[in-house]
Amino acid sequence: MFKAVSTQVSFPKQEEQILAFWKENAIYAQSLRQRAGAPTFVFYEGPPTANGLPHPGHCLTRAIKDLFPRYKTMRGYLCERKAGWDTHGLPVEVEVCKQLGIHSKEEIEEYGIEPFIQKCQQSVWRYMQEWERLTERIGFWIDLSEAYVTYHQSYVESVWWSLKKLFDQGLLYRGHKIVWWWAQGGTALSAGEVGQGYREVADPSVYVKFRLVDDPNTSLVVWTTTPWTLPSNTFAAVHPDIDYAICLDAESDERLIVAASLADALAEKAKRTWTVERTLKGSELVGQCYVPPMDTYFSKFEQASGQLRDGKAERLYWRVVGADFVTLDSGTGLVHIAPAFGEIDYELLQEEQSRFDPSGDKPQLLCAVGPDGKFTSDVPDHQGVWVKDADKAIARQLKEAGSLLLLDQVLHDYPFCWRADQDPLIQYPRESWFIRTTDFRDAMLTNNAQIGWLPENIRDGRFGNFLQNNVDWALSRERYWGTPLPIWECEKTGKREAVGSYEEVLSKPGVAGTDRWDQAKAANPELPEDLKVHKPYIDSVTYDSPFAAGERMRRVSEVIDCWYDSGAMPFAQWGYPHQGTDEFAKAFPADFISEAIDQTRGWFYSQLAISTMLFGQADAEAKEATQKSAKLAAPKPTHDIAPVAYPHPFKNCIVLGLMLAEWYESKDGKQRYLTEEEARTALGTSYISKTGKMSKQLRNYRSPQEIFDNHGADALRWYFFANQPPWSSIIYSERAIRDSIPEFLLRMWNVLSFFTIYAEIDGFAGATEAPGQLDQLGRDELATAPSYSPVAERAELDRWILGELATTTAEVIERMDRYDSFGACQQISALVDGLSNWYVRRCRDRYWGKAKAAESRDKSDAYWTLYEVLLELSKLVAPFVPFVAESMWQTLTESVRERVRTSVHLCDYPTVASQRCDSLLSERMRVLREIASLGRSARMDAKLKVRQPLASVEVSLASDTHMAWLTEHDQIIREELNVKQIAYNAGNSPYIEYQILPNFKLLGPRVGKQLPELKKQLAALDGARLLAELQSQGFVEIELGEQPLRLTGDELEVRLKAKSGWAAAQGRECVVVLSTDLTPELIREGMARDVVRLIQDLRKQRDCQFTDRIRVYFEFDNAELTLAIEENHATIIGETLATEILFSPPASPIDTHSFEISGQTLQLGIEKVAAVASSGGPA
RNA sequence: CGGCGUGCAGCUCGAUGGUCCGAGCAGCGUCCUUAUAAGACGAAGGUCGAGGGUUCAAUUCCCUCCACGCCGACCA
Repeated sequence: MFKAVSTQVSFPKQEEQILAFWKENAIYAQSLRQRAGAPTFVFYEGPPTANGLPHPGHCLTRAIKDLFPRYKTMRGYLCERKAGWDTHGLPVEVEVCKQLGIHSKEEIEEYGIEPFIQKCQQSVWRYMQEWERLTERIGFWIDLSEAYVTYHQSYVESVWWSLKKLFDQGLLYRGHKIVWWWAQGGTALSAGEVGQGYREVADPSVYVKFRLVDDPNTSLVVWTTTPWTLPSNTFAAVHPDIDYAICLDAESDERLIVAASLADALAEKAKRTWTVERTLKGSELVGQCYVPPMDTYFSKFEQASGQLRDGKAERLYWRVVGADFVTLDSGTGLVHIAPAFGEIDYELLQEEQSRFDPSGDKPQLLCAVGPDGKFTSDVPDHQGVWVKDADKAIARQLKEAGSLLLLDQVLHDYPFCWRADQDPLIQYPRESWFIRTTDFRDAMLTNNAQIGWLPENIRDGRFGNFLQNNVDWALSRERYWGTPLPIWECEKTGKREAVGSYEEVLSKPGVAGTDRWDQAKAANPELPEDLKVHKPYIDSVTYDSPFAAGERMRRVSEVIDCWYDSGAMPFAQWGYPHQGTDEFAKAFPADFISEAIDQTRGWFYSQLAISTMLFGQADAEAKEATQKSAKLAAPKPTHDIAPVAYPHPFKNCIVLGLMLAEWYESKDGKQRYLTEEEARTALGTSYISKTGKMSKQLRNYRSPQEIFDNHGADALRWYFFANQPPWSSIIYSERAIRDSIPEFLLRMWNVLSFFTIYAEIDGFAGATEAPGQLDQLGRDELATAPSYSPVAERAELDRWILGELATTTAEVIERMDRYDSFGACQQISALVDGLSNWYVRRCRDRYWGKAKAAESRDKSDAYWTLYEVLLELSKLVAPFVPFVAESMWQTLTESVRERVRTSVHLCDYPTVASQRCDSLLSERMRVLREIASLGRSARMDAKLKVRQPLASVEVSLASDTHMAWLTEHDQIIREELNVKQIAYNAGNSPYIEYQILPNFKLLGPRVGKQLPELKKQLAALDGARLLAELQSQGFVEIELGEQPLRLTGDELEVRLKAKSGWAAAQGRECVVVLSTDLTPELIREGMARDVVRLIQDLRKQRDCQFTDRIRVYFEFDNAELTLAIEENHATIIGETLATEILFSPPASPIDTHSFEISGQTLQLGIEKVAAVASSGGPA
């Protein structure tokens, strides 16, 4: 028994109810419990940063993360989904600073680290709740109550364990890193922050002479826009392969060395006349010593030299060195190297250092600037001056010393602090902790090679590339809210050790300082225990040094990069190895993860790096390769963890594209609107549509909540899944989301609605007939119902749609198993289209038959078929659109609620009823649909509307393969095209021209260059004759060049073309020709159908129920029309549920309407007849 | 500057090297309709980013270039 559901459906409202239903019945928990003991499908949630509100892009991530676990669960796997939150990091600190109205580290320290990190922890919680709301609303099933949280003690201790392991293997070391440094604030800025602060400014552009030691009349010419770095000059770099010119300056009689190709331009710029005396390769300059333009360190280290690895002596500083990065794009082809103030410069220094004997002297970092951005006492002339302020004075000094060739100005982009936009940033060396990831580069590449990336190009493209260029991971941050680096340092000796847990620290001899936490906790019992492993509490904990008697071990002050936190998630989410050993063993590696492409260098990398370093590899070869490439032999690794086979930590990864915003703005860009309607209302036609990055500042996107409220989560999900492959960028367009609803969701819903409307009217019993437990109401259960007839005995259309269902199911499974959600959606869409626009459309009459379903086998079959398709469909779409799928299931199983599973999400995914797949039937139906389509097209051409019956059509087919079948099944076509008779032929029709084309694919390799000629010949020959020949003897012979060429049917393609002058339409395989002769009888029949149509319209206007009876009144004066109505009286009253037709005005005043049929005006009125006992089904 | 990706109808996309560049949406016209916010049919809309090459045949493969996007580097 079914209750009709309306076509007027509010998906958002329905979704809210379903959310409540899921919650009340703990469906998600049940879906997991059901799979206890089943093979697992491991999913990792990449922890969203709980800082800031979720935006539409996050909806996509959450949707796709939901899709595959749901699918796999239905497919029989146990897929636990543990939520997680990334809670540490600078953005959180900034957010809190904003709240407190402070900026710098000094201010934070003034405020107090203790209350500061407490605020950080609270801030994170506030956003988490917003995220949880979004997560639930979009239908993302994940266990939020057991979420891992990166600031939790157990998590922090897992991270500590891993860092200790790396430290003990010598993989964690302290070194310099050149960072973008905000000197006034005393902090480094992340790349993202630096990117925000670029601004075009004018800086000095100086060309400086470096005199050669051997020949003081000859100078290298270098260029710089940062004169303040010159006091720290260490080297001059040239490209070994570039040509350099030694130029004689006519005026000063000195020699200058610049890149040969730049000499003329430079001379002109300096307004000098240079004569090139000689050119030489950069490599010939390498090793030349020069006098730096400013004597900061020169007099001190002029003589300093060291021993190279090969035993030779080499001057430490102020040499020409070769470097590949030198270009001719700007400057002079010679580069001033100040390793303290440039990353590349620093790398060059490191390279130089590695040339020297490790035990002896080597060049050191020369840095004349303090962390405050001011010159140190190394530069007495400018001591205490902010470097950017010293540029002018330095230029003057250079000029006085005769070292300045040219002073100019240059406009370029330079980064400023995004929080204090008057403060330029400088590159500055900071001490930092590093992980020696470069030792694992090859291992990471080997591991990466086995990950299933979607799209595939990520593996060798963006991600592989990034791994190739791996540099050691700069791990530490000089901040407050983060996982503290678990390294304690001896105050006396500076020796260090790492600890792997809080307990381990407590077990150290002479431990002290834990009272700091105890006091804080006593003062504020609300403080979460987790904070005790954070700054500042952990900093107070000290213990006796094992390295020097009587000394204390104190923690280093840094916290770590929060990317390390997230990358440690595979084990840290369980607190491994301090706890959760079993859980970790079961859930490593992940089968599936997905994030947007911005995570390439983020979570994808941090996970792979940490996992590769900690859990090694099974592949011995890769290991060897890694060790070979290792720059420094690490101490023996401790093998307390069994190596894990590649790939890990994730096997498959869908890399999502970025989501773009769409908005409209005025031509001057000042006014911005989120919808076109708004823009049009405000601006008329003078607006432009824009797409681009979503931006908080521009406010160019709307909140996801609006979409949920207006269109629902399913609409959004389906739009994401079905409109493009997940890795291409998606425009978040409200209009596009709205437009995609009728195409699929609504279409499917309308089929459901259609089914329930008639099933209710007809009293179709459905599953209630079946005895006992019905479980998932699959085909086996349905088959136990007495009126369920074997599929093989049902009507062609029934077998067709069930075949399509089976084929689609197979296709969807095949695609989903390949993580091709887009392809799966296309299959589902095509099925729903066929269901709605062909199956239901062609079957409507069967549901309207007079007999009750129980009395008519055909009608009953029609119901059973549609019922079964809808049930299976609800399961098929369940992972994609979980809400509407649930509604469908509930609607379809309402009357057997107690005997089936509570939710569609507790069902198994449909299996393929392969015996129902019928590709031949499918192909035939396709041809049949094409004929129908062509027939309508031909009618259109002939201006014969479909309501006008026609005597006959002739269908010419290119081949007779399906002719017999089509002839047997022409009723569908007759109805569809409203014709009385159909004649099929394949071969000889007076209306058709035959065109024979070569099969290029087959004949290409065979005849090669002669193919165009063959095509020409075939076209010139009589197609009909060739076809006849082909049909009679199986081949045709063509004279091609010298040789006759024998061609078989496979090698030729027959095309049909309607001859002109007929009401015909041609398709690829057939031509449909209409008989346009109309007899008076046919015309009257057409009139009758017009009459039916008019009455039906009126019924609709009067809100008649499908079963209401009516009385019809006509008033007109036309004999032909009268005759038409009389002749077709039975049809008219049957179709319209009329009790009688009266040719007179109604006795009681009812509305009559004026219409026109075939140029005749008539008055028509209808009147509901007092309800008689309903006789059931519609007419 | 480098890496990666994308360029096809107004929009969103698709097309194992094969002769038909296609689908959906939007707009237009006509038709159909007692489930439909639906559907059918049609016309219009494209130098498949540009130029070379390979091939009997290129939107498809290769090269160069251009535009856009992302990521990164650099501005010494």
